[in-house]
Amino acid sequence: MDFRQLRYFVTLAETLHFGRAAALLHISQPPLSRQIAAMEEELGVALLKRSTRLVELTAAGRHFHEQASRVIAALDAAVRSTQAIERGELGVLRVGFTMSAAWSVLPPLIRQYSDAYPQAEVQLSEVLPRELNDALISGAVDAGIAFPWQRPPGLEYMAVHAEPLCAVVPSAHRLAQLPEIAVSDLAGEPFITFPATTAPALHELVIGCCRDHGFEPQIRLETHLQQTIVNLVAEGLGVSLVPQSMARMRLAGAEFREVAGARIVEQGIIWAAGNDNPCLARFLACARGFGAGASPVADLPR
Amino acid sequence: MDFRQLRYFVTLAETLHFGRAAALLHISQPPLSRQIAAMEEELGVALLKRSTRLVELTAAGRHFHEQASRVIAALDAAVRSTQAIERGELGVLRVGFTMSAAWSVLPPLIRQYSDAYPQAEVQLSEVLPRELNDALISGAVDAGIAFPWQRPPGLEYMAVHAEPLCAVVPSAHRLAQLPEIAVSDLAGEPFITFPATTAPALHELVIGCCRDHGFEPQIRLETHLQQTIVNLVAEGLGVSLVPQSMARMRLAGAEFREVAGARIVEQGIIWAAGNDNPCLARFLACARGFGAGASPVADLPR
DNA sequence: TAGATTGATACCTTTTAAGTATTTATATCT
DNA sequence: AGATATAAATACTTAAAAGGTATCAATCTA
Repeated sequence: MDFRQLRYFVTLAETLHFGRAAALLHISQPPLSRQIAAMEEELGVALLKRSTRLVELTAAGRHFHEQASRVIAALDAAVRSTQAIERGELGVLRVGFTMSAAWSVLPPLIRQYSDAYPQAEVQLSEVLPRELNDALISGAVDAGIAFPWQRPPGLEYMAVHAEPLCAVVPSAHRLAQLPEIAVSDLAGEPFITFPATTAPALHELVIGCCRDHGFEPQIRLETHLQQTIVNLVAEGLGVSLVPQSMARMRLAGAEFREVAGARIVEQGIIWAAGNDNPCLARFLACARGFGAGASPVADLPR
Repeated sequence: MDFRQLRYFVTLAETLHFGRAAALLHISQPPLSRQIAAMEEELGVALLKRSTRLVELTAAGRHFHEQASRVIAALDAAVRSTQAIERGELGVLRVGFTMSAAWSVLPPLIRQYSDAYPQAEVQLSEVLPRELNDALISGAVDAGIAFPWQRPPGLEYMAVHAEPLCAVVPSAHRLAQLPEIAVSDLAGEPFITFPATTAPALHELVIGCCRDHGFEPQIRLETHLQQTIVNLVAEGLGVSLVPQSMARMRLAGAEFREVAGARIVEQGIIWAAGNDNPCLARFLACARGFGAGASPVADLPR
């Protein structure tokens, strides 16, 4: 049984004329007669009732015509969808993101990609920063969106967005009354930060920023949820340095302030070099053009 | 694109080893390599990532494997169902029956056939006796179940069942009091019969039966519904001769009586000689063995 | 670095499909 | 009813494509 024979039969079933069907198939009549006869022989079923003057389908032939058409259409669809997958237009892209990315670069990045490739399914899952590398290497996710951190060999990184740290202080705090805050103003204040265990990169960044300005932060609390940091600040438990995009929270009791000379938080995409998911290549190409034009990440409210 | 190539690819995708896949396919390794390469070339898609030591599917390859398996299974199913149709095990049998058949031979005949060929769909439709021939010739139905009547050339007939006419008289009628009735007892009684226009065969049969016994029936009413005949008899409007299977009605007010020397009503199957529906052949074969053993048509109550 | 394994390539043989010419059967027209 | 034309089947030849054997190239293991 051969696809050629199916195509021949379908055409013949639709014309009910060997000569005309052969012409449509761009072959001469004898090979068509032979292929049809061979197919009937192989099936053990008479598909056509033919005289030298008239050709008509048998009941089995009508059924086989319908079925063969479906099979041919199914193969055609299979070829097209496979090609679409190769082009990265169809498929599944699994994205692991950290909480910090969810507040800044993730939403516009995913929206831009989804608009460009509406047939690609994006599966988002939150991962802890320290778990991201393993998820990428094991193939559990195709792309990670996070701060760059020590990368094992085999993982690639591309920066997508950068924003400075900003200060967040309780509204009732004396610093909230000042028009401008410097990093050094936070010296001696109780700090609420990300834990070194789950988000080492961000933890280091905040501490490094303080050291840049000549003091060691007094860490009172650590929590890996950024919203919780802001909540705790709003409760008056301390101050913090967080990515500027967190300012979108606008939580009553917490004030965000730009600080001169703050370290820059970079967000980017991490992926396994060997990952051949075509969706990933499209996603990266999409992200490469990201950030040109107006920044999609909110500025500080003024 | 060729079925052979699909089979080759599916086997290869399942073994991920050219040598072993080739062995499973009963070919040597080089043609397998070439066919797969040709298929990838035709698709324009890399389905496999191969080194000399390791073969693995790409994302597109995984998808195509799944799709190709489906296509192959679909073709296999198409072949099997087509063969089932050829054998008459699958398909549609359209049966046109007359009211008289519905009371006698139709139910057990259809049951026997349906039990033997549960995958064949039986479409039953009631037709008037005079319309049956046209329905058969036009192909609207595959088989008719009715009294034999003048058959145009091209229609075949096979008797399935025969039963005598019996008398039906009002319970209050003097004849209902007699232990036995002869056909000639009905002479002079008002008759209720089938109309000549819709059921000519039965009409003729009843009149002929009377003539056999030396009288011309006095027809008072004609109705093509047999139940209505019995109803009208029960109302005391007349007497009639009906097929014995009608006695199953057991309608209050009407008495059925066997009559000696009554004509025989034959029921049979009529079909178009050129009808090649394999279900018809099976149905006829099924009907051919019918009637052996206990008659499935009810006897007169005694 | 040697050997073994495995997929690709080169070259030849076999099989299969297509083309041309012809035959056979049947409907239509005179 | 016989001639003619039409259409499918058959016979034979040619072309294409699929398979086989031998070998190469690359890579992993020892």
